[in-house]
Amino acid sequence: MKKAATELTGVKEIARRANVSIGTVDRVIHNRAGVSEKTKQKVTAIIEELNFQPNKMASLLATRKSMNFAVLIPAVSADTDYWSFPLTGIEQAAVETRQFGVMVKHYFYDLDSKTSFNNAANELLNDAPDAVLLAPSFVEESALLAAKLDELNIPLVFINSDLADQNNLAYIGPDLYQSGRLAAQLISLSLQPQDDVLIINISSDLKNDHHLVRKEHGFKKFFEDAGSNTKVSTVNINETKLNAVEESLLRVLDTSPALKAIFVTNSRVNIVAEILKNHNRNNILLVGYDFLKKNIDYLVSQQITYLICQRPKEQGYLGIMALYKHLFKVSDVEKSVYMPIDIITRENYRFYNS
Amino acid sequence: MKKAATELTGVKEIARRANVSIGTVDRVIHNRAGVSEKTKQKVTAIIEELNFQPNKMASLLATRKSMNFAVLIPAVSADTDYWSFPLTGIEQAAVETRQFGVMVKHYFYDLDSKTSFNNAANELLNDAPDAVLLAPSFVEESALLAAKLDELNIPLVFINSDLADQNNLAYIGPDLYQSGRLAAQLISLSLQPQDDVLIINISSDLKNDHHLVRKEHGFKKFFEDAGSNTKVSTVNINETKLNAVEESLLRVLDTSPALKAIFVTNSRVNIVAEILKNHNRNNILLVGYDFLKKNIDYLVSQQITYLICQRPKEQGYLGIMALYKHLFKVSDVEKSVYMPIDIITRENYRFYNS
DNA sequence: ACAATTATCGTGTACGTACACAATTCCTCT
DNA sequence: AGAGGAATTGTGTACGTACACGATAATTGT
Repeated sequence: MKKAATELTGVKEIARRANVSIGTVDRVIHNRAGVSEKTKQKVTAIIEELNFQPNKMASLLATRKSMNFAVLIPAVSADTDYWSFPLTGIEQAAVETRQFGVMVKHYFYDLDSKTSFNNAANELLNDAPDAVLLAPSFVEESALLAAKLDELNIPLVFINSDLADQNNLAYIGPDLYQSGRLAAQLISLSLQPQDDVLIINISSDLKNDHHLVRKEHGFKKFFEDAGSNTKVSTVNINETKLNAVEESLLRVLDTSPALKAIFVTNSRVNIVAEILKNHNRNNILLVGYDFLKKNIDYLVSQQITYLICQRPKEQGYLGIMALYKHLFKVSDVEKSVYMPIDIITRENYRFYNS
Repeated sequence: MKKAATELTGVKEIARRANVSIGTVDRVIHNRAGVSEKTKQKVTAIIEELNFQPNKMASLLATRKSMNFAVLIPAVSADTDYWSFPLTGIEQAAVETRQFGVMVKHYFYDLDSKTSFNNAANELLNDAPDAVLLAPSFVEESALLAAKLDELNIPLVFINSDLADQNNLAYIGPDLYQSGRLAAQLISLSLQPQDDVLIINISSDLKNDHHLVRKEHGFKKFFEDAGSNTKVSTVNINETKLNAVEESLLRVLDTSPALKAIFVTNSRVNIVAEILKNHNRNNILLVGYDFLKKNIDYLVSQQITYLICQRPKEQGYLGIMALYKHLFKVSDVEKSVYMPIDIITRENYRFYNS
């Protein structure tokens, strides 16, 4: 480690070469007004020549800007700890950006209550943050919020699911259709010609759960494209309690002797796993979503074969980082960032996090 | 965006509260000599109380340290562009750390030539870098280099493969054994009881290629643990040309009517794919390694079913970052970081990079 | 008790950039 | 030509920390 050579660089050197003051150089760099065209040209030329990159640290230090980011996502519920993962990523990003003056404030809503969403959204608007990270679970309510933020010129990033036609800065999350296709491929690789397949949607409000529908669509399309004759049926269960699911499921199981594989379109796959286990149905290939404790347990016990996972932690992390990069002009931000679609099995789950 | 509130924080505030000068506070923070025990206690207490975190930017700015990092990895060969991925990650990290005064210099060696490794290593030592990132392909030569660096107190990070008993800062790379197990699981999920499986090691120097052996070991162990009766045989091919591989492979194929799946223990799986394609053997499940152009092509054409991949880009990125964090005391560095073991198929490869 | 040390502490300047304000130049118009 | 005003440019201070150096206080020795 050594001291940096007293490099001939920086605004000072540029000023020297251009025979102007550093104040003028500064004006050119931020193209603020008050510089004659001639000197502007001269300074710009030297900046180009030297390939000058402003020292971010000094710059940040001098401006000591401070930003408030607002994060509006579902609360971690007893039901599922899915949202703890994005939260972890968000907190990690918060730590890393804290020294640059970013303060992250959380607002939580209940996934079963649009009212709670609206309340949280209002509170958020009231605080007038500089940027917003949003998981738009409720389509209309979220669109309303997005419109207001757009009006206020507050940059907005979506995570976990997208909202069409919004004037948002970026979307970071999964491609749901494709993850359905992947599930279908994985299942098809274990299928014999005579086997049947079942899709299970478990949601108390399926109409609004565009998530599940998109995955189901991708799943079916795969078999279609493959020209397969496999019988793929769907069952919708609009209650999330074990008993309710059990009742519906058993009815299907009893009438489907050739059932070989089940695709559960969300993280509630552990409910299905438990039911299959209780009824000793170990010969069914079970595929579902998300790296949750309960799911991993069934992965280990081989009740679940594949979990599909879309890096929830990274979604939160990248969401905050996108806002940071945008507001601090670190770099441009991509409009859509689709997460890799990870396949988790009993043999690789241990290395998944880090 | 607003100015930071004139927060009561920073060395100045600490100094005020402790009734000392900021010079003294500075001495306590870096526990340099010249502070009485009493005031040291007092200042430390206040630092704790305020949960003071020094402003990294200001600190870096004031010290304006400059570091030279050396990277010693295989050159990207015509044979395989695998090493272009770690390189990309390294370059990305270089960009991000450049503003903190990190200069990354590359040294490349030829995977077929120990001499080239030694030459590059000598050149590197001659440049006396502040830190080294090394892909230790040649075990003994690398150990020698590691020892010298240790003596010079230059921190060293391994990527891609580990070297036992070295006094290195960290290892960042795959768990090879486990990736072999995963390949076995994937294959087993498509296997009928009567099917046979083949492992192919393609390497001109298998004795030294501990990589492949570890993967093979994991693969076999999986079937063993599962109590499977599947016949798993191995063929070693010590030439990497298509013709040579073809000859060996065809001999096996002819005598193995029940062969259902092949596991190629490295990225040369595309050679096998080509041969299978040329001989119209489309009913064989083929599993191999690495996200290379050639491999992806065969993944798309369904000659290859699964590719296992260990985030080579991240390995490079994290390697540089580990050195950066260590030398700039950003945070502690984990001794071993095992990459997630990713499964790539025709249905998710498009989202793998980003 | 006083000087000579040594231990402890405070001050000033620097890092590279941002920005407010002061200073200078350049026009315009009478 | 000179005043007035706008356009352009220069200067000084600040950001929070590091560190060299000078200043002060405590200790020792005579």
